[in-house]
Amino acid sequence: MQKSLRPSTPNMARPTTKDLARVAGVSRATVDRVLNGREGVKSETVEKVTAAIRELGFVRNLSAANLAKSKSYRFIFVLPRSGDQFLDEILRHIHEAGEVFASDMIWAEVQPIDENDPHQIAAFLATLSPGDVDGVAIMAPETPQLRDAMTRLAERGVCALPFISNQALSGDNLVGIDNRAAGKTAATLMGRFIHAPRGQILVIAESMQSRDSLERRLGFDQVINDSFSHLTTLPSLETYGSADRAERVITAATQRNPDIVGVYVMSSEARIPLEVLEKADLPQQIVSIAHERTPFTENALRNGNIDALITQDPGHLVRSAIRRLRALSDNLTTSTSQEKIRIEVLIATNI
Amino acid sequence: MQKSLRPSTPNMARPTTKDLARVAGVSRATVDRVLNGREGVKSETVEKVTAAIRELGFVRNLSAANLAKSKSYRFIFVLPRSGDQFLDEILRHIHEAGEVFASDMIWAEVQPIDENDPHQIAAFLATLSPGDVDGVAIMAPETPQLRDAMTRLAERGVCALPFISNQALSGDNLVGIDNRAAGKTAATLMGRFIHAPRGQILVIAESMQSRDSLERRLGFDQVINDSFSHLTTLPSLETYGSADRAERVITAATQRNPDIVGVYVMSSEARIPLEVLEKADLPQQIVSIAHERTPFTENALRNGNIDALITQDPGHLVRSAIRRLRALSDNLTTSTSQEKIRIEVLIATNI
DNA sequence: AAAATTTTGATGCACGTGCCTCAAAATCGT
DNA sequence: ACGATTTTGAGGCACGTGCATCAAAATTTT
Repeated sequence: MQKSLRPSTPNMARPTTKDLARVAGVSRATVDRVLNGREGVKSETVEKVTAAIRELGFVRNLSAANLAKSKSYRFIFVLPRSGDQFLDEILRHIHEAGEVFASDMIWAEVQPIDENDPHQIAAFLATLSPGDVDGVAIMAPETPQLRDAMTRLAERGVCALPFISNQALSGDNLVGIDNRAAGKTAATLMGRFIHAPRGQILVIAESMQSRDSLERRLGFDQVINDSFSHLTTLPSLETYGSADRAERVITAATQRNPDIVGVYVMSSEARIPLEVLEKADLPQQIVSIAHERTPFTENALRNGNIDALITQDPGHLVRSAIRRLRALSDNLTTSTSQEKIRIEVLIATNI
Repeated sequence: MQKSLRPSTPNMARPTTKDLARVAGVSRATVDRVLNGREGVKSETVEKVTAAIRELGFVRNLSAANLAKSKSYRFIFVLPRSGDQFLDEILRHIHEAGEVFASDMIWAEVQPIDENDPHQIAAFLATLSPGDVDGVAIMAPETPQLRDAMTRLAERGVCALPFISNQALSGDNLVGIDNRAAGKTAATLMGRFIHAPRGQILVIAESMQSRDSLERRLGFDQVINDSFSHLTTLPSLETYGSADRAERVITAATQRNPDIVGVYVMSSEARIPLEVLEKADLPQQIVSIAHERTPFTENALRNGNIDALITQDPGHLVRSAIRRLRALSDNLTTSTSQEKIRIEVLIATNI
């Protein structure tokens, strides 16, 4: 009984390509050809080698392989230069991850761009060629120019990944969350948190031009209409990132609608609208839900000024993008379960 | 303008120890002595080398280092053999992670133990010695015997980490969530989801012997009492993992208390109690909150039988434990931000 | 100043894989 | 049976670091 609890094999040396060659009855050169999928090996020989791989449980030693290839990766994050707090977090994590991944021969850089100038983005992407860069993660609104540029980039052999900002074209390899589901999540919490028998919900965005906001709004409205029909959602207010404009449109909306019981801030920059709302001093207690964890929103959550946050982990976003870019440029498949970005729900107790 | 957007340095080779030696004006042997903290180097020489490290931005090539050391890690997960669905998930992820980490020369194994027999656990840990094993992640209730065994293990140079199951002693290096905060999170959602003006909350656990359940209960009660005083919490019901007993105690409780408006299932195995409750056919709609994502709870969430789940990502738990064990056995510091296990909130829309 | 000690240099092998060349062997087509 | 072609073998260098040895140089102690 005690014996059965003893760890099985003490320190078995892991099989190497040499062992493979011996067991398969071929030379190391042939093993190499099979392992790296080179031409000119008879199919039965391939079989012998793969059989040996299975038999020995051979796993390629990545350290040795990387060393031999002396390959290094260079990835570029193309990000808007407008510095809201969420972007700052992303930047911080890129630099942090850069240090960690440095020992794996991975360099991550940031290229700020003007997200509203599709030509500039396209022009930048056009300058990239393999040899310079191994992969690009792009956070920018989807435009025909960008789509074209990304297609040409792929043709030239530089892999690209949409990052956070949703792009319909490249659907399932987006590194980011399903914004429609995020909107639904916000709506469900909103609906269940509001106890008033009826009322209106203020919806605030930076701009409804962006696909992200549109999808969040779509999901939000769907759930409110289907499951919380005693509540109504007001038309989206757009701040365009300006505090002045935010103040104007929000105060106008609050005066026009005395029955506001909830506020949903869709944009990743929640500070401006929420500060305006606080000054507005609404008649009743309202439930407010926002997106993304920033120093401001985190603090507001603790104070009770925000009731819930819908977030995506910036560190995970960055690391996932890097891992997936590396897998792409090595033509590997990623372990998908690890790479799914979760829609996180934060309340005061699980910050 | 276009020019400023061009990526800066094409493919700069990374500095090696040779470069360090050249720049510092010493030999590669001395660089090696400094890098690996060996004795017998004058402090000014150390300074010269560290200055060169800073100047060149040298980062040790981990692939090469690992290869040279030809070090491999062997980690053991000591887990209860009682097979609830959450444990099954953990097991699955250990095996999955095992394949991924295999290329990093890391082997992860599972040692099932009878979690209620502290002597058996202690006896097993006593068989482990460095050379056999590099690290152990232990999921078991805290007992004096276990504490002793872990201390002796550490003295022998095998590092150990409490895993999921909270152990007070080793406080901050637990791989898992803060169960008190998890209980608080459950309570906050419970309180806000319940619209009834008053009512009682059923609390079900597998056993209140375990520290985890105690802490969850503590956090839960604190928030209900402080913030939702119109609700009252009933004494914890213990199922001891038996369906029969669960049925008995739960039906007894529901008959005794007609005003139940919420159910909080604290144990990681929510299936049994929830199935019993469904049969019980309570008078009013109740809000139910449970822990851990399993095939059953996930399905119940989709069906609306569960309103929210408080979870910890099993894949993340496993990978984090492995990374931290490696860091421990290399005497490195882990990048803490990545290793914090989040208390996740799942509702039907963000599964 | 000589001896003892500490500090440094020079050099080489090892780790496991990728990649290369050249020749030998096997197989094919006629 | 011959040449042409495909397939395999043998061998070696490279990657960057860890680790070892032994001698040379610098520094301290006597």
